[in-house]
This record gives sequence, structure tokens and C-alpha cells, in this order.
Amino acid sequence: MKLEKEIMQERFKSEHQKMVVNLLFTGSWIGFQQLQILKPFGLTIQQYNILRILKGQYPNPATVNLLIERMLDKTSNASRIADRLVHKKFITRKTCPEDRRSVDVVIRKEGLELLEKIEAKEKELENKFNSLTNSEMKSLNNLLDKLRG
Amino acid sequence: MKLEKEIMQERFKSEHQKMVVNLLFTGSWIGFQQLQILKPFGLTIQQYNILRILKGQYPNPATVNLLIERMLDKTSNASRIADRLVHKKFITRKTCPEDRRSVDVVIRKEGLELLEKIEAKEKELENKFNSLTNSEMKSLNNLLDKLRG
DNA sequence: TAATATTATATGTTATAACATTGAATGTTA
DNA sequence: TAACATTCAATGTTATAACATATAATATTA
Repeated sequence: MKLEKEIMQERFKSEHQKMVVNLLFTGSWIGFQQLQILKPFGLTIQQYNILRILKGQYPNPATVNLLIERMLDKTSNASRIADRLVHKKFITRKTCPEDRRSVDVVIRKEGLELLEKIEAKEKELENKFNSLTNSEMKSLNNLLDKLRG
Repeated sequence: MKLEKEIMQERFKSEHQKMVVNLLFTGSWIGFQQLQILKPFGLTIQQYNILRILKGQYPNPATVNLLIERMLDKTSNASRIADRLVHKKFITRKTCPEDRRSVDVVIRKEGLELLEKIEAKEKELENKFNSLTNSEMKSLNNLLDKLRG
């Protein structure tokens, strides 16, 4: 839906200004939808994000620093989010033997299984979600990548 | 920058999946930048958002309900955000005489002046911020609007 | 019109984002 | 190698998002 209608604002001063608002609004909109999928599994978006990073590394460990680097929200507290995932038994954490300042974080079998269940649910949604064609999604992705420079 | 490189993920299962991550990532990225602009003025993004809605209504009042409807993040607590803005003397709030359940919220002169200062700063940034042409920004806006259906 | 339902806002609670600080381990250099 | 600087992770603190509930005013209806 046209942003102007959605937030009832008549017009923006510039395309740039509309873009900023549009990205904030759409980001929050898609975050809300993601959260609805994740909630039944007891995960937040950032917890899910960390599990996926760890799946990408698997079977290698990741350090907390590596998690922070790759997280979508760099200012969230990776160490404490990892805490919660340890508590839920989705990941393990132990001091890195090569550098005892670091910790090695690894996703557990339980975490990998959880991701599979979630990804199935996401696929379901993806099918209903067809306001953009595949080539439009590609354009959108390219524009976002270019925007960030 | 290409999202795959930015978050060091080799590839996504689908354009759709990349788009979801890209929108979350870019939304958080632009939110971070906005916050850096707002911080010297002592405002959060949601506080700024409310001030702009009130400016749009000015000189008419808005109810808290109207604020919620039009806010970028619908789940934030408009009533308490308004509290903070009252405390900072940027808005006024009084019970609506026609419906005493509602409250009339109006931006004060101080609030309007603050917005002008902030908008000047945003304009400065906008000039440096030219990785997308105006027509690309327009395409991006159209794709975002279309995505939300 | 009395009883019930709905609406608008405020408030209580918990988890987490945002930011600052700490403490231990490692790296650097005089 | 002793002193200092840097790095990594954890933790303390504050504000706010997310959610639930409460309270008062208004609308509906039996």
C-alpha cells in the first residue's frame, strides 16, 4: 500500500525523505511478521539470527565477536542473546583453547532441528506472499544493496 | 554493499528469503543513522515520529489513537512516548472535551522549532547520501509500497 | 434506564536494546 | 621482561518495546 496512505501523510519533501520513512516502516512491518512466525517457537528475531549464523558456520564454532559482526542489529547484546540460547539448549559455549579471551559458540543438533521446523513455516508464508514477482524482488534487493553503498 | 558480503553469508535459499533479511538489515541500518542525527537533540526515532505526525495535524490536535495508527512502529507505547514529549515541553496534552476518554495532543511552538533544526541537519546528510539516483529512490519506494500490498 | 459491552488511554511487568564499564587474556614496546 | 595498551566477553544500568491488565467514559441493548 502506498506509504502516504498507510501513514496518512499527504506528501514528503523529497524522494529521499520518503525512502527513509519507507525503509523504517517496511523494516518494522517485516520484523513484525517475522516475529509472528518465530513466537510459537519461543525465539526472538535476534535469537533466530544467531542460530542462522551458527548454522552457516556449522560444524565450526563462531566467537561472540563474529556473531556481532554478522548480526542484523549490531547493537543488540550478542553475549546475552547467546546466554538465552544456551539456556534453551540450542547452542553450546566454551572457552576457546587457542585464545582464552574468546569463546567458541556452536549450534547443537536441537538448534539445527528447530531451524528446519521454522524454515518450513517460512516457506508456507512465502507462497502466499506474492505481491512482488521474483524479478521485482531481485530489483528491490539490488537497490537496497546499492543504497548501503 | 551486497548483503551477502555485508553479513558474510554465502547465499540465500531464495530471492524472497534474501529480501526479508535485506529489509530487516537495511531498516536497522537506516534506523541507526537516523538515531545518530536525533541523539544530539535528545529524541528517539519514535519521539521524532510523533512530533512529525503532530506537525502534520497542526494546528489541529491528534488523539493518542491517531498517533498509534500512524506510527511507524505500531507496538511502541504512544501514551508513554507522549509523556516524555510533554515532560520535554514539546507537546501539550489535555482531555478532549467532546469525548472525555480521549486526549487532545498538540505540538508546541518549541516542538515545531525543534523539527526545523532537525530537518536542516537531515538535509545536510541527504546531500552526501547519493548512492542512489532520484529515479532509483522512486523505484525503491514503489517496490516497497507494492510489497506491503 | 439499568446492565452490559466497547472504546480510549494509562499503567504494571518483563525482556531486551543501547550504552558504559569491568576484568581477564593477549599483544606490544621500552 | 615489566609496563602499558588492546582485545574479548561479560555485566551493570537505563530506557523502551512488547504484552497484559486496569480504569474511566461512552455506546448499546434488554
